[in-house]
Amino acid sequence: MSVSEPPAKTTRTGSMSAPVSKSSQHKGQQTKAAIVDAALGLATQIGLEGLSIGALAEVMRMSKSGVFAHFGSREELQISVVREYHARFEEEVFLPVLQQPRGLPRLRAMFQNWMMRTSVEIDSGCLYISGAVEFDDRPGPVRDALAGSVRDWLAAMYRAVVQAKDAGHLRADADEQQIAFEIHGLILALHYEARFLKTPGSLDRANRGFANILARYGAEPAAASPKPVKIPAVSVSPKKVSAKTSPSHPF
Amino acid sequence: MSVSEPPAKTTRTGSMSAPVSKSSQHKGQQTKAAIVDAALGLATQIGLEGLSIGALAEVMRMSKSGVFAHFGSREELQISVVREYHARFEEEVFLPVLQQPRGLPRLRAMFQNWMMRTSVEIDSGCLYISGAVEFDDRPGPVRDALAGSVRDWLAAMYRAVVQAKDAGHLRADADEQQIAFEIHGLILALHYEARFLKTPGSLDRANRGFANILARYGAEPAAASPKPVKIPAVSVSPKKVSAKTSPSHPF
DNA sequence: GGCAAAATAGAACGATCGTTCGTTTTATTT
DNA sequence: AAATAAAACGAACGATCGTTCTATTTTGCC
Repeated sequence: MSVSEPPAKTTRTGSMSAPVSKSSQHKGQQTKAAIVDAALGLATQIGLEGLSIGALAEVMRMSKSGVFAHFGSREELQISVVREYHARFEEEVFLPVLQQPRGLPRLRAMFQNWMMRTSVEIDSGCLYISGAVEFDDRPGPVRDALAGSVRDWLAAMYRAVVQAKDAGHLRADADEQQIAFEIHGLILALHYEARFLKTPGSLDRANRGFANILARYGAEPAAASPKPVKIPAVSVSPKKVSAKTSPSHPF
Repeated sequence: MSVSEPPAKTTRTGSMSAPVSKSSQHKGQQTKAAIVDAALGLATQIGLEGLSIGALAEVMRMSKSGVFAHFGSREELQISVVREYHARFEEEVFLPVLQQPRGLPRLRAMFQNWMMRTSVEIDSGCLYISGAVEFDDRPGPVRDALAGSVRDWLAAMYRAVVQAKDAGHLRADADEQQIAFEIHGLILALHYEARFLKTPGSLDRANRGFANILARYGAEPAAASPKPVKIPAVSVSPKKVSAKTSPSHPF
């Protein structure tokens, strides 16, 4: 998100925690990368605040002080985790969508990747959501790093909306910030209902919500329903919407 | 929201921590209510997980063991806090809207109260949001109490949508669950952007999002824009929408 | 292979956590 | 006022937290 070009290669050795023989790399950085990888795994489960050096050391089969020495403070460890999450988020949800043409196709792909990343594909939680709750009134460098990363991603989303509007895929009077806000809300609701409440069908509802936004801001003059225009599709939701179940309230 | 009728009176003595002379009430329950009140204040700031008996005792100017004795375990304290939050939520956002007529007016009032409660009026966070993040992976009685309360409220919201549809205020083919989902998303996005990112104008965007949902599912046959129907209004947003500022991305 | 530097281990620190226990202070009842 | 019950205290427990310090081991380079 730092800009459209691929980012400078990070120091990570890979997604898996198994040490990768990345040739010359003063092994300290290797293990540090492995530690950050494990820490990210812990943090996405129990939160950035719940992340403890003792538990991390146990996972890594190292001594507490051995782990600690790589960061100098717990706060620095947390920041490293945030940066790592940012790098992966960029790598796994942002960069792939650049292959989609500008405009609606790319915006669709963004939403799709975001949804998957946030709630389904990975069973661990989203650091941008849990972190926001943990640090919403705790100032400090961790919060700054977190907010910076989130803003970075939301700005990319916003740009995608602007591009879609410029390409004529959205109505000329569409408010880009409003659209980005509503999309963000869909992702958050999906995360909440799927992950916490475990409400079935949440993913379909998020998809339909996205379709509703497009129906409202889409390029078609003013009518709501008819005339599917030739907007290039990315397959919003090929799977059929789950049938409505019990007549009583569904929560 | 256990049902439409006013709930049994709780044991709380009041919103303020100052002891209220509530006549005969084996003073243990008085101080317990005061403790829960203070605990709720702490929990909405630092989260249910961050709530510690030591800090709570300090606030109450009591000994740790004195506080502890009222609950028997930290978990029981957390559950008491959740129940107290539930009671207040019901009292402050649910019960007042029952004065509004069924249908759209009541739904509007619900959204309005919910917004205020969640993000603006009270500067402390929403326990239903922070709790969902803290306990989405942590099974146990606290999570159960939390999820139960949330489902209770979401079910009330859902019923309001159903009533609005039954009253003819929403299109006959409107999907009530979908509407509730999208409304929930607006609240969550508002909480996220206003409270964590401190993005200005979030409240207006949440209001406009609500208006968009109504525009899509509103009773007007199929057209999107024209003909403001005679739906009784509750003044969604009298304040003018903040003008767009810088041309660059706004995050 | 030897040597300096980097990386890790190990023990200990003060602090705080939730919890237990015995005592003492309050409140309620007889 | 005396007797009884409820409530609050204070100290201590084992555990864990982040952090500091000094050894010891391992690594990379000549």
